[in-house]
Amino acid sequence: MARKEVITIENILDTAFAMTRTEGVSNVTARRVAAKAGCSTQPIFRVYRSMEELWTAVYLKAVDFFQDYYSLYPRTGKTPFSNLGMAYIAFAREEKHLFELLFVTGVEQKKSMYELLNGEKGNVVYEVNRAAAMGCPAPGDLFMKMWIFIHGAACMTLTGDYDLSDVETLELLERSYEAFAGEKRSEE
Amino acid sequence: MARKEVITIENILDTAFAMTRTEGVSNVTARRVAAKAGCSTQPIFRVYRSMEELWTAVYLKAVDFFQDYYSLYPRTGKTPFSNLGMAYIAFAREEKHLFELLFVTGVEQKKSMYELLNGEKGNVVYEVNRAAAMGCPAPGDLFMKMWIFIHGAACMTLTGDYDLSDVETLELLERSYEAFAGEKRSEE
DNA sequence: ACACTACTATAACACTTGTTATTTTACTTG
DNA sequence: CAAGTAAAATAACAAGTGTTATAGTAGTGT
Repeated sequence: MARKEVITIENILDTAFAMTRTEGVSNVTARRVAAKAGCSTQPIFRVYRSMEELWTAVYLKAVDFFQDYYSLYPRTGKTPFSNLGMAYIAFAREEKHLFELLFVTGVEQKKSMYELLNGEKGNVVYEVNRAAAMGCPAPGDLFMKMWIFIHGAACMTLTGDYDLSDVETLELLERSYEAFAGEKRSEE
Repeated sequence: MARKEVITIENILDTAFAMTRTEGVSNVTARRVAAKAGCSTQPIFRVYRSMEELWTAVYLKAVDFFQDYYSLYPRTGKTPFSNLGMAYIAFAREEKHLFELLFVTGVEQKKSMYELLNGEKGNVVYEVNRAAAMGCPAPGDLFMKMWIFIHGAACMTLTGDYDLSDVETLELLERSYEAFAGEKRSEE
């Protein structure tokens, strides 16, 4: 009945998301996406009502991307919240622009930091329960402290003020947990 | 010999800085500064070679502003780094846009976080020495941990994920210091 | 008082943005 | 194959950006 569609909504979104990863969402403009996707700006406004709508779609894709990233991250830490922290800090290092979009750019925050972190699987709840099972008297309070710490390290990677290796980071996170949990450490 | 200048460099810079405080540096455009200062864009380009130069001047003024803010902040904390943390977190809360410019926007970072924090008076060095005098075995390491923690809390205020009161924050910082310093706390 | 000149305002240039009107293209259907 | 139609390309609009050319203005020195 008519011409066949050649530029799909996936083409547009994938292109915009890839651009966000490499150059940040602020560089995702109609003409630049079109150029990258090898078409004019018209197909964009056929599948999305406005650029705002595309940016929202990119944000939601970034949310899923982070969930997958966290799910697939290896769990080498023993103390609660250490794996959460390792994945989060690695994500900030490896995906600076996505991290910024999800956890730093506060203006049009669609989801709270806790929602993003907890995810659909209840990541945070799982860790908190684990801490409780290990005998932690105030696991919620401990999560808050650990989370502030983890978020601080992650944000510092953006500005180049944090450059510890993964091994060092894991060590740091586990010792911090112990410190917050109130265990006394021998000064070996 | 000629006409008298009516728009001074202070007028321009003060206007641009005030705008940065209230709406962020990204809204400091030539025309908007001119409108706010009650003149055309021409005086701006007489005293500054380009907008880039004005933005740099705003950044440097923000550096001084933070130094003054820190100097004038009341010192109610007893443990090392607690006053540093209180001032820093309060600054993030009260001056979101300046905090973002100085400590979050990493791209064109002129000064490192440590430089900004230590200042001309050696704020950090002072606190580290204090920790050492109090018998802390690794004051540098402790500073790093405390700083990650403090920075995390400050960054969370930007996204609305941290909303503890000053009293609660002071308590949090002092307990964190004790935890990192290795003191065992009784579970009263 | 007049001429000179530095400062300011107006207007324009070149560019980028989101968005939309118009035209061309290519496929499906009768 | 011809007609119709939806998709894509081209081009334009209106607004905003930094920056600069031009014109006007107000004060100073002779």
